[in-house]
Amino acid sequence: MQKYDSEPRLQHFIDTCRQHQLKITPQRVAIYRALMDSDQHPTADMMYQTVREEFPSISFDTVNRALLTFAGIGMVDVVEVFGGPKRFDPDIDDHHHLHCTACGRIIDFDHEGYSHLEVPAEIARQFKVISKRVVLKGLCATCAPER
Amino acid sequence: MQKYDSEPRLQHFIDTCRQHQLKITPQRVAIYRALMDSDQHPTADMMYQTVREEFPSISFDTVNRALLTFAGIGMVDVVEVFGGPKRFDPDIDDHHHLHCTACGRIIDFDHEGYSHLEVPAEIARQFKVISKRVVLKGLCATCAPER
DNA sequence: CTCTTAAATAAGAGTCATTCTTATTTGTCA
DNA sequence: TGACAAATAAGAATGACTCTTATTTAAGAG
Ligand SMILES: [Mn+2]
Ligand SMILES: [Mn+2]
Ligand SMILES: [Zn+2]
Ligand SMILES: [Zn+2]
Repeated sequence: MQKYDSEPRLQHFIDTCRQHQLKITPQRVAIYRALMDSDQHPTADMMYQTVREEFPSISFDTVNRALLTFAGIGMVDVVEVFGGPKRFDPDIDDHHHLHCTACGRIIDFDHEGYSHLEVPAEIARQFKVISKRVVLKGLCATCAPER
Repeated sequence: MQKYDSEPRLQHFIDTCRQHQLKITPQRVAIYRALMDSDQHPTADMMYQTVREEFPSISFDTVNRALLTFAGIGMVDVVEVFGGPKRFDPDIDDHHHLHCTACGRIIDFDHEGYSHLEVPAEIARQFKVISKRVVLKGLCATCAPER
């Protein structure tokens, strides 16, 4: 028994791959499945270690490339970390992250204010802003000297 | 003739090194001087190439380590770039950056709103937030299809 | 000034996270 | 049931640090 039924999501993933002319390979399905089931924001290498258990012949490059491909079609989000490996997020709904500098965990949170950051008019006039992001660093609940 | 008199800043740099028990080496002086004179936000390697002209025997490691040391005592800022090398900023006054995804330039701008981002109370309660930063990506004036 | 010593440096090896190259295999569609 | 573009596996290559070790040097003590 699983936390929830992941089949509809998997089906949506497959449909989206088809829409983008991407072949449905067993590797890709295994990778996407493992990401859905992942606890939180794994790195490409973590994903490689996981998927390898059920797919011993898979290569790191295939895992990494697949994750980036999924990001390219909007099926996963890439969480970039200053000075660290990319982290992958199966949750593509709008949300934000706190990066724990002690344990490396990435904690999700929602906050309207960060989702509609205004761009100062002066900047908007001179530049074409493509993305806006707030990066919070700190200590998560388990790493902070408790209360 | 220079853009402005950099001697007071250099003197302040030297005083600050002394306050932190850092030795004043000719390498460090040359590196700090070159950063003050830099056009904008060079990488460690760019700094190495520049300083090497007047100091041919200097090593990359010395340049890189010096820049990080300067950041440690608050004399320079480190601008981290997703998926790219660190950039160093001699301007430690409060300001923000737009990262041009086409040419890699980092453009400075001021904006009060980004300097006092509120942390949602729910987050502040659970986590100890250490730093907040807004990262804007886009196209700079020269890279954007003009007008 | 000269000595002493901890700090800093140069050179090169090592590491990490990709990213590329090439040969081989495989979905997909005709 | 092919044909073939796309995808994969394996391993080499790359970029940006980061570490190790031997050597040199800034700066305080005498
Ligand atoms: Mn998330
Ligand atoms: Mn700046
Ligand atoms: Zn933590
Ligand atoms: Zn540009």
